[in-house]
Amino acid sequence: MTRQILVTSALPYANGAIHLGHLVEYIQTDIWVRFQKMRGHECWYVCADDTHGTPVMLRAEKEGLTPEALIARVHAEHARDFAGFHVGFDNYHTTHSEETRACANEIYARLGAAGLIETRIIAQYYDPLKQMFLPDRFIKGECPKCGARDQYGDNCENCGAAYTANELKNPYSVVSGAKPEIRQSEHYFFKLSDPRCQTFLRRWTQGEGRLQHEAANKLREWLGDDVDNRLTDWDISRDAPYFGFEIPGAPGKYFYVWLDAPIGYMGAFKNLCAREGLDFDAYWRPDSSAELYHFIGKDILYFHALFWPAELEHAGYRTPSKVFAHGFLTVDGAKMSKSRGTFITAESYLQQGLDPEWLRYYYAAKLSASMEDIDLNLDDFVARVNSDLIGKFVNIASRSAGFIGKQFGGRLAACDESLPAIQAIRERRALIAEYYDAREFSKALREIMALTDLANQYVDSVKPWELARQSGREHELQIACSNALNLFRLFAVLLKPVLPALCKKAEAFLKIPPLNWDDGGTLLAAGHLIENYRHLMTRVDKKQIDALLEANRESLLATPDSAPPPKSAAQKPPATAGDTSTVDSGRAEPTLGIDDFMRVDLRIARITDATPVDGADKLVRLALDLGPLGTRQVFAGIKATYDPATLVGRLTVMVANLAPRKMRFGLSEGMVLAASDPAGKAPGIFLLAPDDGAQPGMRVK
RNA sequence: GGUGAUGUAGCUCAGUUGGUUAGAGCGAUGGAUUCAUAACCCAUAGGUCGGCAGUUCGAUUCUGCCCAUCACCA
Repeated sequence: MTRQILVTSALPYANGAIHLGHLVEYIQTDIWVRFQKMRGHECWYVCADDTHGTPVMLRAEKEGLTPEALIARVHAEHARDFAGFHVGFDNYHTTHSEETRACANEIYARLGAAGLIETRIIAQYYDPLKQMFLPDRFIKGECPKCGARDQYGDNCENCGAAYTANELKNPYSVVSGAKPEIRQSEHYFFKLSDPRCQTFLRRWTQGEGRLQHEAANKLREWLGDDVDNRLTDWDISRDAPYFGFEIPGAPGKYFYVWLDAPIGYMGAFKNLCAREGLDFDAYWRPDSSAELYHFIGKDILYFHALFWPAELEHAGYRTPSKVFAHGFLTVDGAKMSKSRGTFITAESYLQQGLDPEWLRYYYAAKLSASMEDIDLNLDDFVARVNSDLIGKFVNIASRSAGFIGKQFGGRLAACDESLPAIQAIRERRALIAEYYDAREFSKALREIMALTDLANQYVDSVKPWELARQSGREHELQIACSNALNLFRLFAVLLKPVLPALCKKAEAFLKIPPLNWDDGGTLLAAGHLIENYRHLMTRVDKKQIDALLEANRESLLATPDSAPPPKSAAQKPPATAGDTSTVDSGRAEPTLGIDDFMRVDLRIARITDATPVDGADKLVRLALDLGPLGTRQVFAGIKATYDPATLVGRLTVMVANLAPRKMRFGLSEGMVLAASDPAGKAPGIFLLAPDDGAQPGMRVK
């Protein structure tokens, strides 16, 4: 039965280049879509640039462009990069489209009619010079804890403290440098806390097969127990000036970018429907029999498994059939790093002349249905691509085609169907298809590569090069090589979702129409004519990888201005859609000098209260008196060794300037010092205590 | 600290519903071969299956604790 399937990948933000981290998702989705299409299903793959929000607005201004001009340029860049990696969208649209606007308005209106939209006045920083409200990431100031300058409004990069923008000392606007002021503004909220949303989401997120197990667990954590109501209402509006869609009936108010981003899936599809004559409603009405799948990074699960289905459900649309979340990409076991050159853009990869299908193959060889991170190990990449693609797959054609061309005018003999390798492929085809369908690409490729070994062993066993030297054995030679080329064709069928361009070349070489999955059950007829063989794929040279890293290595002295603006927790949380990698600065760990040590503010503290913490096995909540420095609350993992009651009154040592940390049970404002066996062999944990005479608040050094 | 996940050969990963000698590919070593952009074929070496304890006749597989790494804590 032909299935109707609509597939999406997360929308990349129109404010930065596509890099290897993004590509994990688009390649994963593309392989899956190509597989479904090869199976004969009606499968549509849509995506779009995510174009709205403050970062795009400000970036355009900085470049002296209109936002429309900026997003048009970025759209072209993104489309070029995706095409370069053979990501075959049926439509690559933009959220800044009339289709998306219409869908957003419709959803908003229906949610309003359902009583799920409400307004509320909130206080927010405002830039008086620029005359705009500022997201947290556009405010900088001195860290309230350690005093470090030029820290963002949400957390300190120096000491790691988390705080709200209001706590920053001497705040200033990143946009204008002006001192921001607090202003009130009316915002629109989607009432996620409404019991209808809670009830629906509890049911929906635990639906069989809807989410991966890990994801379902995570959602259960976010939703809390049945009696809890952990979901809070979602602020879906932003004030002008803002690049986005103005909210109908609310002049000066715009939809928050994260509201219209997923709606962009609908908009992109609606646009495709107009072009292809498809019935939009057949895919989106509540009782639709079509399937809807979203491929996303695990970082945006919150939006796709909570906000989005709740919106759709209560606006009278169908909800996603399944959401497929994948992990992040690391390169050589570490976060992508600009200083190491492992922050590799799609563009530079292609410009350096690397074959996009090497990466497609490598990712496929690593991808599974789980949310686990995958590692691009560069040495492994070279070894695997060369060994599997050239040494095993391409080699089958390469080592047999010459004989057919030279000695038989390109004409094949009948293939021997009883060949063990062909039998093995026939037996395994269904299993390999299951693996593709279940997104277990690594398992599929493992099976396929084991089969290519059989093919090479076959060629080795019949020794065509010896047959070629013996007159009278021409027919045997022709059969042997025809068998090998038939095997090659069958592998092309199996690998085509992963390697569309290589397989297209193989089709041209074999002079056959585009392969579909069912072609794996047939063989080329006797007398079939093929083209002369020209090599299909070259090997990766490690030097190319080195050059690629060099091209992407960014000097530490490079001005941060030239880097794309940071992903904004407030503006576009928790990360740009589809940006499924993380980046670190690559800074080396500095050695510890006396100055560094002196930054640790150790103080004598008197424990004035100690109580066990409900719900934590090891934690004790301590109230500490620091004399002139006041009192602190600290959570310490010492319950196994100390009865809280015996701690009250005694003196100990604490780190007084440790960044406060918000825990589930409250704020922990420091750390008490205690000794324990680092190997964990000797039991116990031992609080430090000063000699007699020490007073609370005394500095320890 | 809580929650979730991960930890198996030099590298990348399978696997074990608990049961005799734990697997693959790559890499290494040796051999064979020369059709194939030195690819391919055969063979060998390499692992106390993160650590400790428990359950069991038997645990890498189950349970608990610990360690390390990662993510999330709205």
